[in-house]
Amino acid sequence: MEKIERLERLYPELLGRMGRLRALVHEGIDLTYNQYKTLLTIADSGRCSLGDLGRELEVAMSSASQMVDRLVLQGLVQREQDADNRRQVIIRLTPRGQALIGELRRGIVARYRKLLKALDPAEQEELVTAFESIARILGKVT
Amino acid sequence: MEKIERLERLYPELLGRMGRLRALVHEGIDLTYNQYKTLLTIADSGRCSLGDLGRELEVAMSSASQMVDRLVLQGLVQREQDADNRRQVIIRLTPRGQALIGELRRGIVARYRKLLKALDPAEQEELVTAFESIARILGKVT
DNA sequence: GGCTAATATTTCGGAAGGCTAAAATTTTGG
DNA sequence: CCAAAATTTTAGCCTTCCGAAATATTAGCC
Repeated sequence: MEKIERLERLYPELLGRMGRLRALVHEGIDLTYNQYKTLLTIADSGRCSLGDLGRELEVAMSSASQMVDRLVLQGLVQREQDADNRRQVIIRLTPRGQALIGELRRGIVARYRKLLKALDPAEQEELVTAFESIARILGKVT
Repeated sequence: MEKIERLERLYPELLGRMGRLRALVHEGIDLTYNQYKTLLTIADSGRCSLGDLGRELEVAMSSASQMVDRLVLQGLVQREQDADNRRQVIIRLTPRGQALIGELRRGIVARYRKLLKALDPAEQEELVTAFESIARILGKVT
């Protein structure tokens, strides 16, 4: 079968498998994946506006605003007014949010490690290399 | 950086890129991706029960039932009573559903082809090979 | 045969997350 | 100074998920 047809067949299955791995690795975590990803994004930027966050997460600003609501409710994120431009809101992690994200990441790394131990080293290498290929090549397409 | 830490960094980005490619390829399609995937699953099995569908899609049966509701509403899927076991429901595509899924798949292949034309042939090959590696290796983990 | 388990589905209530459109506020440009 | 632009928030709606309760059918056992 031709390359592209193989891809079309493969893609839904692949998304499923990757989603399952993600779920395994996030198991026991008391945040949805979207909330985790939002927290990560805020952590990476240090401080950001809602507009930044929406762009980064690729959702409408109104969606980002609601997501921040949910995280504020959990005490992980805080809103502040920007003194220079009072239209803007500055979003940053609370100390508790910072502590949590560090802890979660360590746990996630540990769970990846445990899961991949089932594979022999050559396969582990192949897997990570394949991930890196895809990230690099898809970067050119999208 | 160690392999696993690279993976932990990479994974959210990768999911994002793959989701974006999926969105590009499904652009203009008048079904959500979940609805498309459900239709595909039903098409592949020919006929199935709700239990089968839930297992295949990895969602609760109640979710599968609601999804079927939405597809029935669009005239793409039909429910029948199984004469042998009247507790069961047989789900299958309507002729319209069959026609649609064929049409959509052709369109999707065409869109993959168009998008990947931006890459040189070696990269295309690398991409598809990487997808296949991941599907194969993750099959052992999950 | 008749009562009880187990099986298969549907329905209900509730939460997350997404969207658009409209409202509110502040800044900026003419 | 006033209109337009920028930034968020709010409100209303949709899809999707789940678990628990309700319903219907079948299977097993005495």
